[in-house]
Amino acid sequence: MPELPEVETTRRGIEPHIKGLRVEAVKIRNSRLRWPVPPTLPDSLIGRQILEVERRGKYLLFRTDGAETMIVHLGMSGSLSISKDTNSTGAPGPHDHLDWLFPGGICMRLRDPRRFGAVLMTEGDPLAHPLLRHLGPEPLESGFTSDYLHATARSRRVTIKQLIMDSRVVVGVGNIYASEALFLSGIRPGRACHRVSRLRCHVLRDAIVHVLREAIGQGGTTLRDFVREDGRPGYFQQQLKVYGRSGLPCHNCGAPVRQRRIGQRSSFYCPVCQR
DNA sequence: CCCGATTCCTGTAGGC
DNA sequence: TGCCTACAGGAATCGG
Repeated sequence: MPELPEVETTRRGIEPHIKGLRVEAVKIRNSRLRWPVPPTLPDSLIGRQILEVERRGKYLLFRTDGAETMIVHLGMSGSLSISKDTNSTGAPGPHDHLDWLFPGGICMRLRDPRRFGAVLMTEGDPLAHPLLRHLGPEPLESGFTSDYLHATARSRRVTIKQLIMDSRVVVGVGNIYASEALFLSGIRPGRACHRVSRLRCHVLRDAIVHVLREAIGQGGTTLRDFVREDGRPGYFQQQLKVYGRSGLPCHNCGAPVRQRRIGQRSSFYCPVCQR
């Protein structure tokens, strides 16, 4: 389930391999992702140079030397891989939907079993694209302050977990890191967000930043599908305190971790440490 | 605008 | 062993 740390790990893994290279070919084996892959994608990309791979929230932005930018979203089971020559590029599996080919046999491949991902092209400022224009601040940049989080929390009527998973409030926090950050903050996921105090919003902001930074440092979390560009998994799953630990003892107090559905998503918390 | 429910998809796990 | 169902979830979209 790629959240910000997994997408950032992917960005860091991919960029050095393709930066400055020109796209030689694009193979679309299956265009049926979250939205159809535009049939014009190869025409838009072939001959273009990849200048930069950037990230905005959970979106990867491939800047080119043309007017268009490629947007890639990994959905919940997507991963990008790089192989360095034609020999090492294995035969595509049933979920390997797209290949981008570069000089010297370098191949970037999108695998996405559940096909919730997306590959799109946009002209001009990619941040103005309808999918990106309403995104909230980056959690690891200066706009994500505790005052901002507190003000936002006071103006809304959802649970605190739903709030921090709302990409209009802050980007990149999915189900795993929301559960983890709330545990680190001692806040119950089901608490009404407008009832979370200024102080606790401050603690929560710091916890979100901390857990995302730590996870990036570990190459992200691999529970099922996520792998890095070279096929290695992330290691942050070993640090998870509550996510997926229903019934197991809390690392702080030993009480059994509880699982409950909040807003159509399973949430994990310690009934003793989180209030 | 805000919010809850529904929707897309497929691999996996659990029950019988 | 095999069949069936529930579940996993990012986030757009719809209906109230």
